[in-house]
Amino acid sequence: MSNSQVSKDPVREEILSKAAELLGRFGFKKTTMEDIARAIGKSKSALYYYYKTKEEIFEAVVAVDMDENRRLTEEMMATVETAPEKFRLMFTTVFGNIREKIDKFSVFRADVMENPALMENIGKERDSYMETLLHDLILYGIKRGEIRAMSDEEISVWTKVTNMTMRAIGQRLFLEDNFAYVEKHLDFLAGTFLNGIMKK
Amino acid sequence: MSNSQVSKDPVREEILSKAAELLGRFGFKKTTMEDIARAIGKSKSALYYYYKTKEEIFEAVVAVDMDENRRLTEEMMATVETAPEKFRLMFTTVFGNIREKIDKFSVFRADVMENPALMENIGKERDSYMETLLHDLILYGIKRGEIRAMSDEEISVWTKVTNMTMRAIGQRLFLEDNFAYVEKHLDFLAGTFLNGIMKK
DNA sequence: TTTTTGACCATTTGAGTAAAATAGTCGAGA
DNA sequence: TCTCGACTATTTTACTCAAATGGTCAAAAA
Repeated sequence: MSNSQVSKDPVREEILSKAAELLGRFGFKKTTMEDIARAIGKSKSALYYYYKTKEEIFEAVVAVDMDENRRLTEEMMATVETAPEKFRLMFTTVFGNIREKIDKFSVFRADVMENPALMENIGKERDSYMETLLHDLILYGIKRGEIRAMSDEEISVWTKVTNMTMRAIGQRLFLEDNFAYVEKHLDFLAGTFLNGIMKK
Repeated sequence: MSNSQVSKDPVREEILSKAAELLGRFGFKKTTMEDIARAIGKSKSALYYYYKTKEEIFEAVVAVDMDENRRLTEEMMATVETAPEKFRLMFTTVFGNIREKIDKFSVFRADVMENPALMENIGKERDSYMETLLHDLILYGIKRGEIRAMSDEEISVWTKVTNMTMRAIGQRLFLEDNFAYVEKHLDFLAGTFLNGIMKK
């Protein structure tokens, strides 16, 4: 689910690979379709055979990164058994990934600032994925008797707010450097978040 | 503490009152110092006798509103005894206030978008106030034996993240209307946040 | 002393213009 | 199925000029 269908098409892969390089270097605005086309030795029009718009290429590039993060996160979560442990690992892994991606995506800051719509689709996609992950995790924990029973609506709200909080923390990690000390306490935070819904 | 010293100066009060009206109607950018000055029957230069910059006037106007919110919040918190009850009331009261202020401040959205620095001072002020409030509340709860003992650093992190989360929720309430249902569950949320640090 | 003012300055903003760049389309053809 | 060059419609850029605006200051008024 939600993989960025790069697979099995060498041209698409080449486009995405070069696009990632150029976008990463010059940002969205300063990278033209011409640039990308030239870089793979094709004409601009050819790109439009594979991708409908420039935004679509951008989103595909980011999706590759997101898939990588997801793989990593789920891989980590699979190494432990209980819901609390999984939650803690998810919490810390997600932020670990963010730290790595800060440099890579700092070029887009200006682009996103003046065109918030750029990240809208990606953001929604990410939200829905994270919420699903959290949702499933809670159900899993309830089934195992580690998390207290909650109504569907409560689960949904907790899920949304927890995701929101993680995003807020992520943004801080992204923007402010003095928030490094939050990083040291991710485990403590995951704990308090989880305690709130643990079985007594 | 942190009152906006409007008191005892009728001219400053008049400036702020008219400025609030104009700023609320036209926003920051479209309200000129001339406009404000004319509205109170003085020359533009006179404003600079009372306030150093246009931003200072803006901040003072917002500060009046913040003071009102603070008074209300602390008033509500004073009506109950225990730390958990105080926290719940703080949580719900703060968001109740936000709901009311949405219309009032929607004019500034464009201004803040293209000039984030406008809200920087105000935001920092607000953060530090909220964090102090939360900090004191935790100490109070620990003293009463309702909240489990925590290190200073843990308290500080919990405080920052809780404030961050409240701000994130507030922003959602501000921007998105479909988040109305979060409002219905504020009490549940306050509960889960608090459970995380309650004494077992 | 405290408050207010108009003249003044330095910068920013707004409207307008023309040329260049760019995203996206299309029919022809490999 | 895939690629291309020519083409179009729209944006962007660089530029100019006049008006507007935030802020200063010395002098006057209260």
